[in-house]
Parts: sequence; C-alpha cells; structure tokens
Amino acid sequence: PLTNQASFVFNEPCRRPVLANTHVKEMQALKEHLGKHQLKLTRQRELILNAFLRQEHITAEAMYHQLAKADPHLGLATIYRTLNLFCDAGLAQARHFGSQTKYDNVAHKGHHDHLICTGCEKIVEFENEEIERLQEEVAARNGFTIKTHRLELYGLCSRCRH
Amino acid sequence: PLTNQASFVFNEPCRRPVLANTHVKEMQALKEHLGKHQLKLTRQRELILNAFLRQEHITAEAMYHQLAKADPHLGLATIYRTLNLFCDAGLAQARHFGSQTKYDNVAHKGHHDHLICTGCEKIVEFENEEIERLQEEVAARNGFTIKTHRLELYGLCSRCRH
DNA sequence: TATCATTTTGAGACAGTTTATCAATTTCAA
DNA sequence: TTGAAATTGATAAACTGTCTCAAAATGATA
Repeated sequence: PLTNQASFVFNEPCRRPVLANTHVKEMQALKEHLGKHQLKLTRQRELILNAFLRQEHITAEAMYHQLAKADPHLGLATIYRTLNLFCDAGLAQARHFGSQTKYDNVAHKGHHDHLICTGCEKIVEFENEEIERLQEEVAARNGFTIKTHRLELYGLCSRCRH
Repeated sequence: PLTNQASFVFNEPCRRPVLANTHVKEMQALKEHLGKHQLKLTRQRELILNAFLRQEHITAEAMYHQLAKADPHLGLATIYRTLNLFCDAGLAQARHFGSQTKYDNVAHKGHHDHLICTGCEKIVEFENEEIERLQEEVAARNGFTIKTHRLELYGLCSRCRH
C-alpha cells in the first residue's frame, strides 16, 4: 500500500543528503577547510552552504527566516557559526552595515567592489582596473604583497539624493 | 585667608569655560549649527569637542574612558548624543568598523585607507589622491554621491613574507 | 541680575545583534 | 558498531547604541 510506505518515509529523521549539491567547487573548498581543522561536515552546514551560494549577500537573520521552511529547528546560532565558518574557509566575507552584518558570497564574483547607498541600502558592484593597479602600487611602495582587498564607497544614489 | 578662598572656589559648580579652546574654527562651526537648530552650547559639548578634535578617529566607548578623568560623571549616552551631533554639524563622520562605530575627525580627512598585514596585524595608513579621484569617477558614473569610503588592502608585509 | 521656557544631562532601562554555554545529538575514524 | 570529539538547538549573556525621565543647565528676555 503506497500510503503506508509514504507515511513511513516521511516520518524518518531527515538525514543527509537533503539537497543535490549544485556547487561542487565550493563544497570541495569547504571540505578541504574542514579536513584541515578537524571539523565535521554536517547536514546543517550543507544546507546553509547551498542556500548561501544562491545569494549574492545575506544577513544571518534573513537566512534564518529563509531556511525556516526547509528546517524549522535550525537555530540562529548555528547560522551565525556557519557563516563565520564560511568566512574562515574563504567562501564568504563579512561586511558590517549599519547595525547588521552582511555575508557576501565571494565565489559569486571575482574582483568586486561595492557602491553602497546609505539611504536605501542598494548595492552596486563595480570593478576598476586602474584602481586595482594603484592599489598594487601603494602596496609595493610599502613593501606589502596584497592577498585580498576591500573597497566600499558609501553615499546616496540618485533617487535617494532627492 | 587663602585656604578658605581656595576651598570656596573649588567647591563651586564646575561651569564653562573649562578648557581653553584651541580649535576656534571647529568651535565656530559647531556654534553655527547649534544656533540654526535651537540647540544649546553646554560644558559637556565643549569638553567633548576639544577631546574629539585631538584625535583622528575614536569610538564613543574610548572617549568615555578617556574623559572619565576630566569629568567622572560624564555619561556614555551624552558622548553618543554629542558625537552624533558632531556628525550632523559636519565635524565628524561615523564609520562602522567591526562591530563598533568610529567617529572620524573630518578635519584630518584623507587618512582613511589602510594596508593591513595578515601576519603581524601591522596597519599602515596611506592616502592616494589618484585612487580617490577614480572612486569619485566610478560613483558619478553610477549616479552616486560619495559621503565616505573604506579601502583596506590585506596582505603580508616584507618581514612576514619571509 | 533674576526669571523661566526650553534644552540637556546622567543614570539606567531597553532594544537589536552576535556570541557563549551546555546537555543532547551527530559525525567519522578505527 | 563503537566511542571520542565535534556540533547542534535553545537560551542566557554580552555588546553596542538608543530611549526615558526627573533634575539641572542654558540663554533669551525682562
């Protein structure tokens, strides 16, 4: 009887893997980081990684609400812990905006700098070769070798200026 | 009798002016803002302004501790209120750095960029007119008016590279 | 200089965001 | 399969910054 079988399957504890992993490269990077630091791959970490990689940037709170459907028992603390883990693993970058922290998807873009409207919080990404070159120049002049950088311009977009 | 007079003076309520004002221009700008908005000049506002102008940037908390000697009863809320007032008056600029807000002395503007060594955490401040100009260019191209910016270059200094 | 409406202050309560705690659960190497 | 070690969820606690409100200070006016 189909209904009985369906019922049985439905009541089983929800174990890995829950979702097809469409982000093989990032998953690999995460596993590598976990392996190096004696950390473990959990159902939650996979779930959060997949959700995170679908976004360009997101707050922990927003992700908490978004994932409530997929797993109502997923704790907010776990989201924070996991997003910070992604930062350690180089998959995410934390950006403080107002009183909240936004986690940027690093994979989603190469060299990405931000124009941020302090009125409506709109974010425009841009890239400027000349600026990058000048950054290298400044670093070299000070004996530094740049590994990463962060450039954020804060101001008002044309709509919010009026 | 000198001692009695000294004692008398000492016990008087501590009224303005407490400090010689070595920042006439900024003081004038503050007074102008106060006048325009029906606000009043207080001993605390003068005290905080003088302390603030001696720094390049500072947090409210740091200023609270720093001013505890000058006035042990100066409240933290007053510091926050006053630093925000300075922002309104155009004397300061708030920047979110980590989980805290730093208030920049606008008069010292230009020293906002950092070279940060991820090895020894050394921080080198730098300024580059050309980069600033290009930033303005990028912003204008996107219809933005820049109010502030943040540029951080992460890498290894010459010593840590070896 | 005294008066007094208005603004400001200080102290602590409060709110929003993030981290710490800890018993129970899960992972993963053996 | 087992068990040491890591992780989780729930919630307490910490942290930064704002709000409240009675008391005090300011400054315009008389």
